[in-house]
Amino acid sequence: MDQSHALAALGALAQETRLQLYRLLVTSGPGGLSAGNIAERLGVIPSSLSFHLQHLVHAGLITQRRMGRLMIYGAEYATMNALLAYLSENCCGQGVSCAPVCDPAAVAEPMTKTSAA
Amino acid sequence: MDQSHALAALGALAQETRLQLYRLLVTSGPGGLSAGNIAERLGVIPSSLSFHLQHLVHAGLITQRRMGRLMIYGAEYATMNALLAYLSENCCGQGVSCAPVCDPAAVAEPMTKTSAA
DNA sequence: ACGATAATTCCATAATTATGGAATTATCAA
DNA sequence: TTGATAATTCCATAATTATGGAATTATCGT
Repeated sequence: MDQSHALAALGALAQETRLQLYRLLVTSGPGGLSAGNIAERLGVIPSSLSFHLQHLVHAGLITQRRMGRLMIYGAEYATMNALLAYLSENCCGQGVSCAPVCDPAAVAEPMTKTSAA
Repeated sequence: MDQSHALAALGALAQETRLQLYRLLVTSGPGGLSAGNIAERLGVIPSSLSFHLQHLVHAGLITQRRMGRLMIYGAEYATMNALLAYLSENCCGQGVSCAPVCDPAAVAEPMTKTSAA
C-alpha cells in the first residue's frame, strides 16, 4: 500500500453511506450481498447506491461480481489489512510492525491444503 | 468509537497533507514535533498547516500542547487503535474481534510485572 | 421477440472542503 | 515596552464531492 492507495481507501470510507455500506459487507462475510439487498437494508436510492459502491470498488475495498440479474458486492479484506498496516507503520518505533491480520478464510476454514472453491 | 467519530477520523486522514502529517507524527513517537518543525519537513505554508493540524486535533488523532512559543503536536495512538477496531469489527465473523493494539508506551517499557507477554 | 426486474450512467444542482495571503494573537528576551 | 519569532484566524476564491430524477443497459422468463 502506498500513499495514493491509502488516500483512495480513506476517502472511500470517509462518508456516512459508504462507511455503513462497507461495514455491512464486512459483517456479511465473503459471500457478499446483492445491490438490491443492500439498498433495502440501508434505504439508499439506486443511483446513489451505485455511485458509492463504485467508489468503494475503485478504492479496492470491495469487489463486485454478477450473478444473473444481481450484482453481488463483498468486502475485500486484504485491502483493509493493508490499510491498517499502512496507518500503524512504525507506530511502536522504527522497523516495528504492529499490524493485524483479519482473515475470514483462515477462521472459516481451519487447516486444509486445498481450500479453493 | 461510534460512527460519527469514525467518520471524523477517516475524513481527517483522507487528505494528502493530513495523512503525511499524521504519519510523520506517528513515526516521531509520543514526544511530538513543533508546528514549525513539521512545516519545514513537509513544506506546508503556515495557514494551511494550522488548518490541517486543527482538523486532526478535532478528530482526536493528534494532541497539541504549548511549550513556550512552540506548539507541539503528537499522535494520539488510542484513537487510531479505536478506529482500527471499529473498521475490523466482526471482520472474522459475529462477535470476533481481530483488532490490533499499537501502544508505544508498552514497547518502551518492557516486562514490568503487569505487562507480561 | 416482449415485458419485467436489477442496476448503472448521465446530468444539473447543491453542498462541502481546501487554498493562500494578510491580519492577529501569544510568547520570549532584553 | 519594544522587537522578534511562532503559530493561528479570517476571508474570498477555487476545487472537489454528493444528490436525486430520468434515461439507459443487462438479464431473465415466457
